[in-house]
Formats: sequence, structure tokens, C-alpha cells
Amino acid sequence: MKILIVEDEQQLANSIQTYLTGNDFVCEWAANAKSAFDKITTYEYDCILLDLMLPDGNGFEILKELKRQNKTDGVIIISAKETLETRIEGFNLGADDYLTKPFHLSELLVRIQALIRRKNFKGSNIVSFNEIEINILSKTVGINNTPIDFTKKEIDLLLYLVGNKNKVLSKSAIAEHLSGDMADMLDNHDFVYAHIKNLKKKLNEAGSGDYIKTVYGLGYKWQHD
Amino acid sequence: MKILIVEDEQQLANSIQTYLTGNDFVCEWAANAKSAFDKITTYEYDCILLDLMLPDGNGFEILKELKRQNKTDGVIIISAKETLETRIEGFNLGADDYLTKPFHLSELLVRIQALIRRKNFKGSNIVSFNEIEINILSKTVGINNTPIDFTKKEIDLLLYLVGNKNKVLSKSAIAEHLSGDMADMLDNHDFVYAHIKNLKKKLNEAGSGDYIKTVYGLGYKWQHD
DNA sequence: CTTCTACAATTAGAATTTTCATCGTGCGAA
DNA sequence: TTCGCACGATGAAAATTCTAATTGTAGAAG
Repeated sequence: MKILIVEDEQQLANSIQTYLTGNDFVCEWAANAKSAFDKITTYEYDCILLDLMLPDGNGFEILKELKRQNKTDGVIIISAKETLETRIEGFNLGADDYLTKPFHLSELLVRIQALIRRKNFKGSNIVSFNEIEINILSKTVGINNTPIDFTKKEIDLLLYLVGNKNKVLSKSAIAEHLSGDMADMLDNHDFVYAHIKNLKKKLNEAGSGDYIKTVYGLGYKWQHD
Repeated sequence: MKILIVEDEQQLANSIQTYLTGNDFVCEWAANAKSAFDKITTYEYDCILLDLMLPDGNGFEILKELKRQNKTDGVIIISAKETLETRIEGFNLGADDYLTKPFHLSELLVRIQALIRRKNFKGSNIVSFNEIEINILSKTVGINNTPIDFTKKEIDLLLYLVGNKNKVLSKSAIAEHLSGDMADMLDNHDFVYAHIKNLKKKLNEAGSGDYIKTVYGLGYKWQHD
């Protein structure tokens, strides 16, 4: 895990570096905007800690450049400015997190770890489980190395169930999950029956039967070891 | 805006209260778990600041009670404990945010404001704009007081455009927004054309023409004052 | 001004998602 | 055990979303 620290105060940069190195990260340091520019265009980092106030330029310029290069994933802004505006501008430019100075190093560590977890999950397009292998991007599922086509909603449902294995998920929870953003509550959730049925059917045909259990009155669960 | 401060250190509670009152919030203070219990079952708060370590009980107990009462929306945990575990447990119990002591009061304010914005946006199902009024729940849109039916994706697109008025949104950004979770990048985004066309058509028929401008080579924008 | 190219609009149709009506089944009460 | 009822399953139709093929057009280049 490689981290770039863009920060002009040497004291702070040093203590961050020491702390992170002690937690198995590899750190590099850029003390000004120019140096930061050079590094981000040349190397790849898992995470960039970006101070907004630099001696030779504004951190937002760097953020814009990162956005142009499509590398905003993994940026944590570190700033003493704490107005809502700068915060919002940071997020709009694609930063992932925002930390106001002064902060605890442990707080920083937690956020870096959370960010890397998010990033990895987002980056990897394969989720596998027993004889089942799901490729989220291509919307295909392999069962015992035979490819099966599922629709987007079917994969979504499958992942939701698998991700909560041995836990009962209510019909309304599933409905909310599948329908994405818009909240429901008073809506019709019967389409869940249809998706459950289709998913069960396709799994059966592929030989992966009986993972999905109906729990009468409560919902469904993915049952397994 | 009413805020409950659950915190046993009087010094801290006082300074929070003073600061927030100065920023147009109404504050109440609970110095222990028992008092907090009484208040949350009796009154409604827009936001609850919850210290985890209290003289007569653990803050998690209060959080559980809030969950049981379905009032977890608006809880910010304030704690000196800063392990990943307590943090995760807090989020699992439905807390909205987590702040480690010591913190800046301005940081707290920003978070409260962000939280209340989220909460309001989530709670309200009506978004209105000029002669257009959108009810997210019923998936209906009124234009000049005439109801028009849009599909879910059409409303989604409409809201996305309106929410970014006068900003150009690229085709791929729109595609990503509409398709929900799954990341694309290398995928076909032509379905955006279809939705844009349908939306334009329905808006036109309702007499609200010409808000959506095509910006050649860049995307689309909702143009307005 | 004409041509060329890349992007956008349009249309029809395929695939998916959702709704609706009907039927089957588990579980509690008599 | 049998009945009744609420919940789940099913199949087919309706609605929506997405794809694919075609046509139209803005803007750059000659």
C-alpha cells in the first residue's frame, strides 16, 4: 500500500509518515505543489493525503489535475480550513474524505483503511463463493465453471443474499435494496417474489440448488455452512 | 432545530451548547443515561450527540433503545474511544456519524449541518422548481399543476439534471448515475439518448420545453436563470 | 462552400422488470 | 384433523428499460 503525503509542514508530514510506516504503509512525501504534480503524474498511489494550503499553489489545483487523470479515487483532503464551502468543493472535485487539522493519527489511519477497503471492493469485479463465481462487470456468473447469464437484478439479489449468508432478509429489505435509491415503505413489493423465483430457477438448472431458503413470514436467507 | 446533548462532562456539554445556540440551534442536555432515556422517549430531536461513556451506563444501550424506537436518524457519536471496533459497532447500530474527542466545535457544526441536510432531503418526498413539482415517492411530476407520469428513470434523470442546473453533465456521468451501483467505464451508454429524448418529449408536451440543452461533445445541462 | 467525422436523435424491437390475477401451502385456531 | 387465512409461488401480460440500426447534424478541415 503506497501513500503520498502532500503537506508542507515537515513536522506533521514526518509524524504522519512515521505512524503510517509503522502500520505497514509505504509513504512518499511531497512538500509543495510542484513536487506533488510530478509524483502523481509519474507514479500510482493507493491513497493521497492532500493538504489544501501549499506554499506554491492551492491543493485544489492538484485535485483538478487528479480528476483530469481520473485518479481521484483515494484522495483524503487534510486542511485547516473548515468552512462548509471548501469541504463541498473538495467532494465535488472527487475527494473521498476530508479531515480537519488538527487530527489524531489514529483517526487518519481508520479513514485510510476504510478508504482502501472501499476502493478494493469497488475495484475488484469478481466475487466468488464455493462453486459460484460472480463477475459484476460482465454480469455473468459461473457455476462449476459453466457460465450462466443472470440479469442485473438477479445478480444484485444474489450478491445481497450471499453477502448476508445465514441471515434472514425481509421482503421489504430486499425490495429496498433492489430498487436502488427511492424509498418505499408503502409500496408494492411483490416483484421480489418474481426475482426470487427466477434466481432459484436459474441456480437449480445450473446444479446449485437449495441455497435459498424461504423463512415463512420473515423473508429469505442464503443458507450455507 | 432541536439537539440533544448526551454528555456527562459539564464543561464540554456547556461549550457545545453555547456554540450551537449561537448558531441557531435549540439545545437540551442530558448528563447521564437515565436522563437521556427519559428525554428520547418523550421528545423528538433533529439530532442527538451521544457520548459513549456515561456514569450510569454505556451509550450503546441508548443507541439500541433509539433503534428500537426507530429514531436512529440523526445520531452523532462523540467518543474518546477510537478503536475501529467501537466505530463499526456504532455504525451498525445506526449512528450517522462518529466524532473522536477532542474535536473542534466548528467540525461538529459542519457535521450536524451535513446530517440535517441529508435527513431533510431523505425525509421530504417533494422537490419543486419553478412550475415543476416532483414527488419522488409517488413518481409523479406536476407541471403547472397538471400531473404528468414519468417513469422512475425519467424522474431520476430529471432530478439529476435539475440538481446540477447550469452544469454540463457528461453522457457517461449520467449513465453511471442512472444505472445505480455497478461501475461501467467500458460499457455502452447509448441508453442515455433514449431517456433524454423521452424526458424532453414529456416535458415539451406538458409545456415545459427547452430546459434541457445539448452541449455538443460534452453532454447535457438543465439551463435556467 | 463542401466534405468528412464524430456525436446526437430517432425508431423499432428485444430484453428485462414489474404488475396482476390465480393458485398453492404453512401454520395457528377450533 | 380440518378449516381458514395470510403469505408465498407461479405464469402471463403490461410497462419499462436497453440495444441496435439508421438517419440527422454540428463543427472541424480542406
